[in-house]
Amino acid sequence: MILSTSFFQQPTRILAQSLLGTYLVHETKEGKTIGKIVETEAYLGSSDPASHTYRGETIRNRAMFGEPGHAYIYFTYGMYYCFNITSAPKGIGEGILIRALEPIEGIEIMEQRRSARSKTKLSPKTLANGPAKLVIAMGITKALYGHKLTEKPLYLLSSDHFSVINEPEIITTTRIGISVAEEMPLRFYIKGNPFVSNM
DNA sequence: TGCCTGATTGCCT
DNA sequence: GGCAATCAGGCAA
Repeated sequence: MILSTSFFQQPTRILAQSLLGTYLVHETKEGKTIGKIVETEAYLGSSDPASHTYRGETIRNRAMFGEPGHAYIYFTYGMYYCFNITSAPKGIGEGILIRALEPIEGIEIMEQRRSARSKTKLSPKTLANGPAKLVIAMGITKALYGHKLTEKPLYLLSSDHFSVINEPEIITTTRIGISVAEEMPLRFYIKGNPFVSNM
């Protein structure tokens, strides 16, 4: 089932965990790619110095202040994009960074997209085990900035679409790659899943 | 395996 | 002008 608007209307920290085990789908002319979300990080608003929204709304972060369940995509380190799902009601700038996917469908397409930009030998494990890697593997571009994630071509499927057994044990840790608010426990991943980053 | 660094551009101070 | 919610490749052990 396609996740609907109400799914995204959960508090950000809860939503970050609810997203684990759901499926991100992108339909392009190259074909359909699907990845299971196995790792997320929550970014809060004015209470979170590590969040892009900490100092208020700007052109760059405006999607985070919009309705929940939309795409917030940002450019970083001069060459990479990262994908977030907006959270919290309109006017509150919160979101969830998708940090890793387990490739499910369209794996050959993902390999083509990734190998075009990396000489390293790719395996299913390294195809989407990082926020910038999964953006490349899924073919997500800046054109999808602000896209409503309950609609094609980019949307989410509930976790029981592929598997009835779904009781992931969730591990909570601190976030990766930030230099402020490093102690906040806002990173979540599925215990033991080999597609999580940094493993 | 693990640490260190260069790449490369746009945003914010 | 500094630095970023990263990644790949190189080198040491």
